[in-house]
Amino acid sequence: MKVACSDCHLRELCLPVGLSDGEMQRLEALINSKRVYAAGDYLYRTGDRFRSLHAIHSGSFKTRVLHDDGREQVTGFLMPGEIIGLDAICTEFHTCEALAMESSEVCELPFSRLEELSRDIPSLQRHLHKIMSREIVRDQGIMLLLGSMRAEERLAAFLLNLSQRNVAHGMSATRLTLRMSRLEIGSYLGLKLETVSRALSHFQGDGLIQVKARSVELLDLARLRVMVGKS
Amino acid sequence: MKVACSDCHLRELCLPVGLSDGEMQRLEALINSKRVYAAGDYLYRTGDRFRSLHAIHSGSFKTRVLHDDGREQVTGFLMPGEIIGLDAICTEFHTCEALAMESSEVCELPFSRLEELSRDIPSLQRHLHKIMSREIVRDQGIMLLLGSMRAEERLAAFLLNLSQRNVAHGMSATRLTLRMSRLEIGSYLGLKLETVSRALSHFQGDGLIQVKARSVELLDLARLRVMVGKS
DNA sequence: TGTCCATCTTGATATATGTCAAAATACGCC
DNA sequence: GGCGTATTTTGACATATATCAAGATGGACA
Repeated sequence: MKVACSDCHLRELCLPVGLSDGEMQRLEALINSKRVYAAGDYLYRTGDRFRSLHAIHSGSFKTRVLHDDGREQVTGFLMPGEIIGLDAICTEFHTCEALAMESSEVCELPFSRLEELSRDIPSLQRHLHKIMSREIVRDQGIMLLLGSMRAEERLAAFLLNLSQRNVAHGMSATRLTLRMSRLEIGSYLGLKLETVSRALSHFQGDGLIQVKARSVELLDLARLRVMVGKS
Repeated sequence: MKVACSDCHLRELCLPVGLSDGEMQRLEALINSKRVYAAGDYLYRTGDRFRSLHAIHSGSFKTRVLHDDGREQVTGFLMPGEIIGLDAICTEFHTCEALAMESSEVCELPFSRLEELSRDIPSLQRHLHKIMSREIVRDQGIMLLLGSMRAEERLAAFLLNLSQRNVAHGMSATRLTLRMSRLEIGSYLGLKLETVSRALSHFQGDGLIQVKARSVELLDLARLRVMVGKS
């Protein structure tokens, strides 16, 4: 049976599409069974040949691009239900690298078979396009953040984004567990780790949040939103 | 005859795909004829309903996202042969706005018909995916630039990018005509216009470039590349 | 051709964030 | 449970870039 992974793709690939039972089965048939990655394991590296997209089933990954001189830029933190690897379709080689931030499970989606299937199933085709477009919109949001927001605004936006995605996974809007270090947050937000740390402390001093190592409680969502929207 | 726009999409949509004559004709049939936009005209605005992608035939556009408080972030400068509007597939509403920077011609590509056709023509399907993926890669490059490069590195990267695209259009690698103001460059690069101006002056003082208003000559491509790669 | 307005340059100064350094805290491992 | 290492916090200081303010330049248009 190839239904090993039947719930891994549900969130992202099936549920929103409204496929018939038969179509569902064809999609499931395409999906290779889950693979487990330990914290620090690479899902792929820059320059790796592209064959498959991956749907995160559990755990979390970060993606990053590396500069020649060693500088790195974290380009995303990925959570369950999200699709990873879209950057590589363009050249058939990965242009960034993805690594697990904790023990994680992933489903492999061979891309050429996904393309075949989406030729037969228009709603799947449309959904695939939407996933790619959503990634473009997400990236543009980060460009806005990096290009025109100040340190504390960026951090507020980051916390609210985590909160939102927590909610999307049926978890608390206010209790966050950071899976990443201050250094990684800084890289993602274009800040130094000390700046991230100071901003968190400042937020705490203002009663906006409660920080305890990597668990953060958002005490005043409304004010955080004001910071991001129109500060 | 619906071949009004037969060369507009060639660069981006047909040439690289290797379609048969018949497939070509079907693609051409789909394309609405060219429309002209004057400098400052909107191709679309944030919130507009999405129906079509657009292929730029001549001229140039900028895209930008607006913040609630009026801040803007320029997210791209688009040249002939490039496809605009991919952000809107995701929600069926545009999440940014696009406006002409000079008098420009554009071909409309109704998206649902493009999807239909790409179900029939696998190489077109693949090409559409590549275009979307390329946009994701481009955006990640800008994230790297905004998140981890300094002002002069950003500007060098910007100039080299323009140079490259000039070459792709059969134009000079070293003689650039900027279509955008220092203010717009600054917005794109996450800098203030004064910083852009100073950096240009500094480059000129160093013998890297020759600036005269909006025409720039790149005098030392190699050193510009070093700045971006491993400064 | 000359005037006007937008754009651009340049200088002086302010400020946000980076850098360097040390101490404090948290966490994995024995 | 305690030790050692990695991470985080905090402080003092440095610096890149922003801000404010004149002028200078260039292009559109009469």
